[in-house]
Amino acid sequence: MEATVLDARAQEILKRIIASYILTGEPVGSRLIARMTREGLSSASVRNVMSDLEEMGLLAQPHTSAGRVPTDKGYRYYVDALLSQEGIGPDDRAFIDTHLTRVGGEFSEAIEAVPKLLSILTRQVGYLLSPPIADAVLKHIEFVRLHERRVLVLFVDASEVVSHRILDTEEDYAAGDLERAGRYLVAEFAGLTLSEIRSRLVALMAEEKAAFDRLLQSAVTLGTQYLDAEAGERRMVMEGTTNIMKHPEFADIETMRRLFETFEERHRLVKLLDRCINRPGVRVLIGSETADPDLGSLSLVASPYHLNDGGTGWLGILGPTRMEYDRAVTLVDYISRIVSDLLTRHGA
Amino acid sequence: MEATVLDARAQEILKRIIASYILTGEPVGSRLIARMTREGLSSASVRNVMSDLEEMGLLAQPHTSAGRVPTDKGYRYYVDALLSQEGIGPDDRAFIDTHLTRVGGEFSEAIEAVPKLLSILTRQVGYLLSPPIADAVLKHIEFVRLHERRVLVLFVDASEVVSHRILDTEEDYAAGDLERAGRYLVAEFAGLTLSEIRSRLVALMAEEKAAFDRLLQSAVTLGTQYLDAEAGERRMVMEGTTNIMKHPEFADIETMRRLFETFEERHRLVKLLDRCINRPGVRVLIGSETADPDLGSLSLVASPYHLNDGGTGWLGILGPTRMEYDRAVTLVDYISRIVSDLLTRHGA
DNA sequence: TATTGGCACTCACGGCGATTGAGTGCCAAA
DNA sequence: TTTGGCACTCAATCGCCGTGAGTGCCAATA
Repeated sequence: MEATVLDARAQEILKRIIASYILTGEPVGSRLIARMTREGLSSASVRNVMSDLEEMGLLAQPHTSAGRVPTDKGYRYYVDALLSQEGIGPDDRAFIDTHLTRVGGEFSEAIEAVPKLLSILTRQVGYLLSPPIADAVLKHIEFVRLHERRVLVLFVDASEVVSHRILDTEEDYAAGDLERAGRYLVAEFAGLTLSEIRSRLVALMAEEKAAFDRLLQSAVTLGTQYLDAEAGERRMVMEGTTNIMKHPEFADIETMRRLFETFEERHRLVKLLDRCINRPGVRVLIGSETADPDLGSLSLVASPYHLNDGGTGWLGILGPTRMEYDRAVTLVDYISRIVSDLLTRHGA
Repeated sequence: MEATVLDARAQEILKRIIASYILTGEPVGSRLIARMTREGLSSASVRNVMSDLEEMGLLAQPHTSAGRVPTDKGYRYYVDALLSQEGIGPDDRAFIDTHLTRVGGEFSEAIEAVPKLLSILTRQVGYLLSPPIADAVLKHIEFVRLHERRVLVLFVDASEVVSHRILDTEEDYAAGDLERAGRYLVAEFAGLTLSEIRSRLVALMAEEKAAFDRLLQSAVTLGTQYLDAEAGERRMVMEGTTNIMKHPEFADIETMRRLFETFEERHRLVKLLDRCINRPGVRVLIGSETADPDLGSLSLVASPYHLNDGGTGWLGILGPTRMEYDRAVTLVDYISRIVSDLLTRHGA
């Protein structure tokens, strides 16, 4: 891809066009821009520039006699080079702070509250994806006998995220054995991530000793069975999906339906986020850049956040390509910082 | 409300009209019905009957020169008196059986699988509402110290439904105390429902003894704190909400949006179900009968199901008033039986 | 050489009127 | 009581036309 270079005037005009289109949703004509521009340029001059921008693929015309509309590439240039970077406003900041401090450092609260907050502030779809379980650090684990060959596993990670799962076991473990197995795992592995623990357990299974020590054996068997079951689990919470319906560009009911079906299959979104490189700061995927046809003309704004144990999750918003990128980026950035703060400070 | 009485011919005609309307969604004219009727009635005769039915409030005309459409009252009569009651077909039965036996007696699986199954079979919104926690019977409870003044409560009921919750406590309990408190509660109250336990605990608090026995005191405090927090909790799972969009009667995007917002506030639905009297068999609420304006022209088909411990939940479907009531009722009835079977047999 | 005023051209959109056809209500005859 | 016939209604569809926002291009201008 060749780098697109624009002179100052072209930048100014592109910025105005996109700003206006984001605001109104109407194709933008040359007259409107000509009037807005400070030193009075004529509409004809603006037209020339617009024609150039169209040739570069940054703008498009819905039909011959209409104004111009930004393309995905146009938005991309706008996001990369033209964002105002004004920083968060005091109202938004206050709103976010009060709502998030109320959550405290509780992950189970955050996972509901953050998407809701994002969706209210941006009027788009807000989401939060939990870190992969494999990165969670063991704080507490225990096994409870439900009845013969059914065992409940209770797991707490270093950030006090709690989860449980029922296992159907091969063997019938006694309550006492289960209790000891749990204690053993905590004593031995607390502070390690689940994926680390998993490889240690596999190593232990290979050792001869394990074949004879009953405690060790049951701990290893139960532990690996649990970790295998839980391996790929991640939680994805979305809020405000109905906001999408408010946007006129989705008036067509069939597109809408497919969109909502995509929302229900969360793993699509998860895949998308997994493709994002994990470095701090907000990432923006615009329309076709998502490379998911069913996400159609949606853009994704995403920022990583961190837990105590170094696990990384994602949060952000999802909305039509025509969105207020500056506001979206600012808010997602700020919220991800606050969330990381809250969740790491706690219990540290 | 006076009982509506119809002669055989009127019944026949009403049934055909509704059947046809359910099939096509188009207003039904007299000619069509005249041709379908076995002994060749003329369209004029049918018109006379239709006119009567309209006067009784069972049919309506969208406009003067259109065919007739069933009213809510018309559907009501149809559901009460005219359903075919054919019983479930072998294909559906096989499909349900394979999908539900795979679930086994696991409630946590059922709560996802049943709504999905219902939505696939009926192409409507399928839902399942868990029984009120207050009716759950204690099988196992334990407390885990996370750190100072934060306690994790793990609860398992007689049907092996597991739930957990984090409490911020007034006091800082030692790990050993918590363990003993859990054991005490299980020993003392296993087999009772949570609401029973709650009143016993309240009684205990009043006794003088409680003031001096430390074990008793912490068990009572933690127990009541947990029960208070958990009191009203119920889970409502819905699946296939996008199916609603397929129905032409919801072409208007604004109605649709409000509908989806209602889906997100699940408690509305829960309230509706709570109003249903708990006796076996399927209940049908048609359109305005739901008395919820935002549910607009939706009908609700609901059937109770039962757990081991006598707790009662609800499952069923939600769709436009124009739905195949016979099929819906048959399927919901059958599935609720199977679900009750699976969930009560297990661990009995 | 860059800018601008002018002009012809394009085309989506909204309003209007005519046409169509499915369906009704009513009445008089069977 | 049923039915054939007839006048009437009215939503929906189509084609037509005027309107206006917007463009592209060109020749004049600074």
